[in-house]
Amino acid sequence: MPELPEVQTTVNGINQYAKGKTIEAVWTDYGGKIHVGKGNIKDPKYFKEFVQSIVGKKITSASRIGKNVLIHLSGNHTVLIHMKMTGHIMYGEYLFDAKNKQWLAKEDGPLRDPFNRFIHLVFSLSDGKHLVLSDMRKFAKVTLIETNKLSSSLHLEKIGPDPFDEHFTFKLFTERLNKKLNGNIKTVLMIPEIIAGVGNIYSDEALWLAGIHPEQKVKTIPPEKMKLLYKAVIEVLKKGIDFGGDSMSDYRNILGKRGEFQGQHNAYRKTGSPCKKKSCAGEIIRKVINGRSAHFCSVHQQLKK
DNA sequence: GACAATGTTACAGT
DNA sequence: CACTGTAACATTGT
Repeated sequence: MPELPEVQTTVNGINQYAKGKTIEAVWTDYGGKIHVGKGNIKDPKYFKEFVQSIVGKKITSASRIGKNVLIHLSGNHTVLIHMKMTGHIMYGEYLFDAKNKQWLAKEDGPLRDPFNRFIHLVFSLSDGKHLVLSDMRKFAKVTLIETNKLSSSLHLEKIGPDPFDEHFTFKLFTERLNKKLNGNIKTVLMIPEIIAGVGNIYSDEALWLAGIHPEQKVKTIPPEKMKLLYKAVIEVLKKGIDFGGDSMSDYRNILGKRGEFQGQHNAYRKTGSPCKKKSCAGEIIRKVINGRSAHFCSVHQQLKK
């Protein structure tokens, strides 16, 4: 899924609706993409072992590291789900439509949303409901890890600090960014090994707020600007969570409903719009930077020196 | 048909 | 070995 606020919204939903329930059955059409986390990611063990390990286990809680959803189960098991571009987790009553080989929401309502039809993983829960993963592009990663070995697991050992970690100070922020002194600031902000959780939407929004050009080299950003950026990153991520995530594309919350942050964008996909910064005469322009689109103001986000 | 799409990572090249 | 840029993953919407 999308970025940190969307993942946090989903984790909150799992804790609210699925916590305390037991997993009774698992269905998937991912095949070999589901693996257990003991070995190398290239050497997956398949679905059978995954199912054997988690059926009968209780969901004790959910948490998040970067954009990884962690569903903790009894018996020292944690299911790690990284939803990549188009995944989202939902909770509700579903039925398998054998004719179309598709899972469908039992009742009309938000779960019947066309964006919710690409369901590739289903956990049947003890309350008769299902926890499902919709994943249009099938990029998602699903892995089983022993809970007490989470931080040293292959999937999380290299991940950078999370902006909502208590240790995420301004000092740490600059230390991390300074590992890529010659990089474009927007690109560096989005590297998971540098900082976890910031993607294309929130990097555009944070840079707009801080007034920094996305191609500004990290080493050329003065400390006072870095401080503005540090605050901006935390502020836009918080705002994203407050608005229930960003559903400009396919993101839906655990009940299949859209978030509202897409209505708050100042830069992301605002190409051609006048800049909303107070008394700024600029216009939002789009440019591809390191292979991804960046959106920024032509006036208050100029490249310096 | 062309192009773009919220993320990550393997790989080739330097 | 370290760093960097690109392609790839699979599929849909515009």
